[in-house]
Amino acid sequence: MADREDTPVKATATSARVIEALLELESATITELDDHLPHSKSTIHSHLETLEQLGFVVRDNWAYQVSLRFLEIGSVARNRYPLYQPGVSEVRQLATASGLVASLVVIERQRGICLYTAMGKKSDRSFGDPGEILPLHCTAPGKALLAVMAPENVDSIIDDHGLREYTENTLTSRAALDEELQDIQSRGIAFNREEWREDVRGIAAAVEGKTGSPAGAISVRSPTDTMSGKRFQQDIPGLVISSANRLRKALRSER
Amino acid sequence: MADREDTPVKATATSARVIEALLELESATITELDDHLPHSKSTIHSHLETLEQLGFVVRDNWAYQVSLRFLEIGSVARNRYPLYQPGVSEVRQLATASGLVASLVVIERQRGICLYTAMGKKSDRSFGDPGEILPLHCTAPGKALLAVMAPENVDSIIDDHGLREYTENTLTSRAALDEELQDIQSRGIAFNREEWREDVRGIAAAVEGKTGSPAGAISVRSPTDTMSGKRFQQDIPGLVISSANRLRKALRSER
DNA sequence: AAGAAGTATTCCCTCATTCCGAAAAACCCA
DNA sequence: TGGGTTTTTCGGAATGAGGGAATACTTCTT
Repeated sequence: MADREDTPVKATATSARVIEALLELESATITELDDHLPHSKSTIHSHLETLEQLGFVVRDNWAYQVSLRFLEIGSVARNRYPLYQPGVSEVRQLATASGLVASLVVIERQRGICLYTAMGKKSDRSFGDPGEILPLHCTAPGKALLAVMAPENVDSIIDDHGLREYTENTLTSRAALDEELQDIQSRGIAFNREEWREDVRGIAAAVEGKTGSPAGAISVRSPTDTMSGKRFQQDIPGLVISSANRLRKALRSER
Repeated sequence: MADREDTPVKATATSARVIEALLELESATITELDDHLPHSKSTIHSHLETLEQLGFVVRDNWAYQVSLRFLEIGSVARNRYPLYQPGVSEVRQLATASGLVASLVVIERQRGICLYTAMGKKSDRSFGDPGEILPLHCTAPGKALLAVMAPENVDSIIDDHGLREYTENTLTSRAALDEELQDIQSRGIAFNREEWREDVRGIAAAVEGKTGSPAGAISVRSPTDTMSGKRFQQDIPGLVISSANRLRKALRSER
């Protein structure tokens, strides 16, 4: 976003900029896009027509929008993850057992990305849509993933993204984070105490891939009142850990 | 696929071709892509580098793949549909009540596209991933959608896509399809009797949008042995119809 | 340890193409 | 029907996309 891209193929970058603008505006006409983009109307028109022919954009009269083709391709990208198939049933089971919202999170392009979310009985409406991006330093699955990564990779992620403060509980110093990661590493489980959003706590455990880099993390999350005391310290962590163990086993047997 | 596109912006079309090749190959190196595409290695290299910088492609050493960014964008595209949020809870409920696989399907770019799928107790492993494309003329949700569309739109869809024969039960004549659509229209429910896949039956009902064009369809699907007799004729259709009714009501109240 | 084989990346040159501005066409509202 | 708004088309000029060959890099082999 901040970086001025220097891509070899400029026209593709322009098309991408158009798509990005469509995402921000949800739905837009050419003139609206003209205000948000450093290009002439005729240029925008060309790119929109191209993207429409290619199936990435749909138009309803004069309202252009991104198409569900992204969902289709995204689905393929998701199915590539060996963790996905076994992870889904595990997450579902975890959601049922805990009654909370359970998610499967992986790391890609230095970001935590939610692959799947299941909701238990008492979970409120959804957060954590597939594809949603989670910060790594202040969420349970994010920290769980960082804890099993090679230190130099953690370094470059923190260097690139910093430690943005979302709430007063967010760990914003590298030292504090490192200490916490140590703790997570030795205990095999990560906690989030309203470090990202007020009144949301989370618990997560990472599952290692074969390469040494993490394959993903399994997590639950809920408002603070349902996540405190023994439940937060022992019961739910127990469920998460055994889920992660089953997932590890499933991954091993599969390959 | 069949039509040779003549897009105003050629470079974007080239990038799209690269992405499509990556989808087919799951994961590919530049040389592999070179075999599948009518471009030089240096061109492919440029496009991959561009797409990587833009976040649409990730590379692991020399293996390039499409990224989860598509999932992220697809999620936005999906949330745009007013049907989606209320549809999800309805589909879930339907899956639980019927014990079968239930889906929410919309029409976009003349295609049926699955927005969401929930599985009941006795449903086998998944089909109907979000983003998956369904043929319109030989699936329950597809026919339900066609039945509530303006006839001229049905015409152009059939003209463009034909009536491909998937099984011996597929309706391949326009007359037979029209008759069936009439029936669906009057009964408010659509059936699929192994017209797409062997041993898969489906039942669906469409939900109208405000514009006269359909908003989407809600459907269940299962192997033939669990979908026959009174269950297929009455019980399940009843569940589907009342689900659709609740969904209509939810849509109206929302807007 | 060094060469061989395969791969990615860079370089340069040329022609096609992107992009803009302006003009034309389509559309919407009275 | 006509003015204001928006989209679409058009032509020309600068640029950048694309191919081919040379180079750098990895990995495998011997």
